[in-house]
Amino acid sequence: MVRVRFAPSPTGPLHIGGVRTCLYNYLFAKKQNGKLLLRIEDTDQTRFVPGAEEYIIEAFDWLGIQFDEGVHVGGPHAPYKQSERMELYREFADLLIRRGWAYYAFDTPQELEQRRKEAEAQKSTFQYDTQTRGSLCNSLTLSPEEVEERLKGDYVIRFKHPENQDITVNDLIRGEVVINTRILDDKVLFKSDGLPTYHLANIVDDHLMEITHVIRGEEWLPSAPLHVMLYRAFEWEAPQFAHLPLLLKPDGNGKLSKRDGDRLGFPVFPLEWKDPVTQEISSGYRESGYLPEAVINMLALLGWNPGNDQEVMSMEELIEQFSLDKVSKSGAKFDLDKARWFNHHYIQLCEEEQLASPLFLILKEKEIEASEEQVLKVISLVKERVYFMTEWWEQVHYFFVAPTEYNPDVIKKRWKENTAEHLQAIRQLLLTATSSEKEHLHTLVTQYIQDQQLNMGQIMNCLRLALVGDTKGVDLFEIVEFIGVEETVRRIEKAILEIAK
RNA sequence: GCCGCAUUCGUCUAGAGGCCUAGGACAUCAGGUUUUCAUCCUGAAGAUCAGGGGUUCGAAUCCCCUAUGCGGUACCA
Repeated sequence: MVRVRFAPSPTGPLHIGGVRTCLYNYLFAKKQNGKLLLRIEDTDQTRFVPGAEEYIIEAFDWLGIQFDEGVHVGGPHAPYKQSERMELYREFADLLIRRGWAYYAFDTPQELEQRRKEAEAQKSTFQYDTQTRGSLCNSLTLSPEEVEERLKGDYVIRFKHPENQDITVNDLIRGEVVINTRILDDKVLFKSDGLPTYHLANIVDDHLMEITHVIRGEEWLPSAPLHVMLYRAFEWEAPQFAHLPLLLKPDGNGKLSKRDGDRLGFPVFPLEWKDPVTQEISSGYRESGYLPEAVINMLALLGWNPGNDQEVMSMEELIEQFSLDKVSKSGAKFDLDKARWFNHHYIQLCEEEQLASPLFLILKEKEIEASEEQVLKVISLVKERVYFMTEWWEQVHYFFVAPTEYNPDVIKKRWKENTAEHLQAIRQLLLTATSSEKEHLHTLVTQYIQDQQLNMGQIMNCLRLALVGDTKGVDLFEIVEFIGVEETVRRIEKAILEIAK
């Protein structure tokens, strides 16, 4: 049985790269009929941010990624939050000490910092490792009595790498990665504050929770050898590893960061986030008008493809097609245009009813009365020109309110001496209309244009300017039919008056 | 600095030694549809496969070197 996990730290809003990592875990699990768990890794109390955990849960809920076990849904391996599992980790650290795979270290952070500075001054680097630990202050160099005494104060527990040993990490995406223990440092497993570090807690929990595949970001690849050693030290079977390529910023290289989003005008987070300390707001995909299906599809294809030309895929299709060996090895630049295209595409796939609620909300806000039938009609008319769910009002406003200003460029270009005269005539003509059907009205107006031997575009554009305020929008007679002859006449009168000024 | 990973059109990518005069999508440009703006349709342009050496009858695909980019190098995750 495949069991995978997504294990974020609640240090702020979930980055879109993290969302993709979780998506791949989800697709992999579903494809294999396995389970996906959500575990919160909050072993660093100094970085805890209130609301972050709730944010993560809400984000995946919006995106349609369900967990089989986790902080919010429970499960046989509860608790799923590391801060609630604290007493557990100490015994595993002790086990490693007993087995000679770890040792106590008493060097203070200041002392270590000093060593680093000295090394830097000599253009070299300091690392707590197989070569230096013999000259440092730890249970390997101190007498048992001294160790006993020092254990009463602050200390950490460090992993004891074997000397000069090649460690092979078998990565499902990258193949074999070999690293020698000589260049690895003796990582702290247990901090002086009595809490485990990521490395210890992560391995212990993955084992206890019976994780079979660890699918995580590439930034973890350098510490994968340590994790492999940890499994060996515990004499546990290690899970399979797969390190995903990074999500890069659209311009230049480098990891996509929050700043890039702000700078280039696209969200880096699934949901809007307000920093509890600075009150600073970061935009989210949901609030920016993206459909969750579009975000999922776009994200899935950033670093993975089904091996054919298919690009539009539902969650079900993604699950069906997903496999880790189709994941690419190099980082993918985020492409705003492609994201926009996906969103437009998914909006077209929606029924009018599914798109209506944001428009209802806006109309209510503006205190405009409109029936459901009217709203659905308008949506069906403008749908194909909408790219984001935030654009409804700018696409439909002229169905509900008369223009208050008229595009000066259009006036300059189209509004001639006799335009007012002709519009007056058309106004009169419309008043004689026997039906408010668009075909009938259309015939009336085109008939007039022909009779007067006028230029079609000339009159139509001015009429549009009067009704919409610009040369934009759907079929003119759809608009006339919707707002009615009475309102059309009113807008013509208003336009003639205003533009004459 | 050291260690690791990567490198095919502007971008995401297809490609598993001959199917590659390198395919698709987004973006771009040009036409078409339309009373406007969009949508939509058609087409074009766009990559000497980072560079250099090998291996081979044959290499984008295998090996080596170099360059560049990225990641890591915390009592963060």
